Amino acid sequence: MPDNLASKITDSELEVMKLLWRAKDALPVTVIREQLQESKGWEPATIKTLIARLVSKGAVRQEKRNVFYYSPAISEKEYSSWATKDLIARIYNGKARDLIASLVSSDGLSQDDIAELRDMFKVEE
Amino acid sequence: MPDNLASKITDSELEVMKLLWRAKDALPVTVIREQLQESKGWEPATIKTLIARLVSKGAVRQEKRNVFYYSPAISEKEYSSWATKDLIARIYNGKARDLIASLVSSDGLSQDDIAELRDMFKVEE
DNA sequence: AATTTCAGTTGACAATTGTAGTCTGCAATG
DNA sequence: CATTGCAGACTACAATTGTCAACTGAAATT
Repeated sequence: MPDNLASKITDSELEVMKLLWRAKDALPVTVIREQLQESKGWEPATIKTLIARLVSKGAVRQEKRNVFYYSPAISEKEYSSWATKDLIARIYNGKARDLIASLVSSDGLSQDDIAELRDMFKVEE
Repeated sequence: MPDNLASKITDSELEVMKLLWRAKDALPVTVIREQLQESKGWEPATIKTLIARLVSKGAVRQEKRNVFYYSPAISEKEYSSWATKDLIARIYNGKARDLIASLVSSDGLSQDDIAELRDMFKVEE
């Protein structure tokens, strides 16, 4: 995990992070609750637990106003790039190109994706 | 997970899978034990538990001889391509190209990797 | 045949995760 | 200002995971 993180973000916690990443500003529990209750069907208690765990893991920051406002302590980019490197380390023996080769050979990429990647690597350098 | 799998392979279990994937043939516990005890420092009991869990998850097959011989029930390719797609679904909103873009922009790829990928996409199609 | 050694099975136990209830005190509202 | 609602803290509890020990019966060794 990004070394600012004590331990890894779990699947449920990730849903909270996604919401916070989408928000431009810090959010109070009220707002987080509304959205996740709606989208995930979670009880308020569940949501509060997840937030608390994220705070204690250092993945979410809280600022005290009338009530706490929560915002991500790590960015989505940081996290996803960490998660990707972690995957590569764990199952592709650290070789990023093997991941891509796997994607290519397992139909993980659409023709569109491939076209775009060809461009990407063309412009690149 | 590959739908032949009941639930996901955990980190420790993955070490066992890797060993089985490397082996061309089915292996008895003796051999598995020797290697993992050596490489991971695990007690025999731990290794036996992991194998048993993998069998019950359907990730490892056993054939009865004098003693059971174990072999992967899912291939490394199947697994890694599933894990990759799962990552893409979970953190890249299902967009494979976003994963690659993230790799590119976060120095996840060496110059060599990039050169190779350029070739890969050139020949491709 | 008696003894030793394990494979295989079962149980165990702490930490983590998914999910949720309860309690307490402040803040908004009537 | 009394009342209510909910944030925040604490507790809970089953399932999963990481590690391992104990037991049992069969195979190998003496």
